[in-house]
Amino acid sequence: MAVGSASDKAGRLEVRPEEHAALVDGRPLSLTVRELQLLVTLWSNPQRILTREELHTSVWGTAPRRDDRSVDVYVSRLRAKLGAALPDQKLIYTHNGIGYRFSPDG
Amino acid sequence: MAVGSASDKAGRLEVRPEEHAALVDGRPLSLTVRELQLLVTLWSNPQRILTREELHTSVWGTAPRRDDRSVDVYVSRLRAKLGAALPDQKLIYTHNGIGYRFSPDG
DNA sequence: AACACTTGTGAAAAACCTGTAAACAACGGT
DNA sequence: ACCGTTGTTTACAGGTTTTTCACAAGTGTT
Repeated sequence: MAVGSASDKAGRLEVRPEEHAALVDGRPLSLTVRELQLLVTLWSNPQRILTREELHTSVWGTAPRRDDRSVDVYVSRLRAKLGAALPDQKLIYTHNGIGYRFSPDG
Repeated sequence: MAVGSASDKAGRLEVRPEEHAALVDGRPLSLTVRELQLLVTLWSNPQRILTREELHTSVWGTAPRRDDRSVDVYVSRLRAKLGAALPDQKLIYTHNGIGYRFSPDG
């Protein structure tokens, strides 16, 4: 009955899209659906700069409307929750004028 | 697996699918068939978030119809009976937008 | 520094989801 | 047929998430 699960680590952070879960040191983060979708998208493209359009399309399924800030708002919330669990690591980098990048390392 | 020999504990709770029984401190809970099926499904996948669809398919044998709330109703009834027998333990956690998770621990 | 532009984030409103009581149906036993 | 039990569906209150907005803070250019 138990379903096999994909799992991968980025340092102490584990993301398991199939299980709708993200863990830090084995303890689950309590993320909302959107927050998790965003994390999964970023985490699936490490080291790569993703534009707001790409992120919005991946998470919301549609292109962002002009002046849409929802990606920024959710990046902010995700950073807050990741920061609470991993105070000393910076995971999401801003690329001004473009978008965001997820890097487990520098 | 031999009939009548499967048994496992989650704290003071024992679930014995083969015997159609769930016990707390050795005393059987009086669960209906549906309630027991739901408990067995959850209990068979500890720590794992099960979607409403997975739960419905496992307990009812079919995919839920749109706007079907039966899983929620039975989770509520199961919680009531488990809560009456184990007032201080939280066993079934809600994952908003996704489903439920059975965790004997946190 | 001043300016224009971009990003960060708290907070309110709107939308959506969950908990649960209650009504109703189906069934078996008496 | 009546009663008690279980299963199904509905309704509504309450809770959570998502969306949107406004302004603060940051960045880059001149």
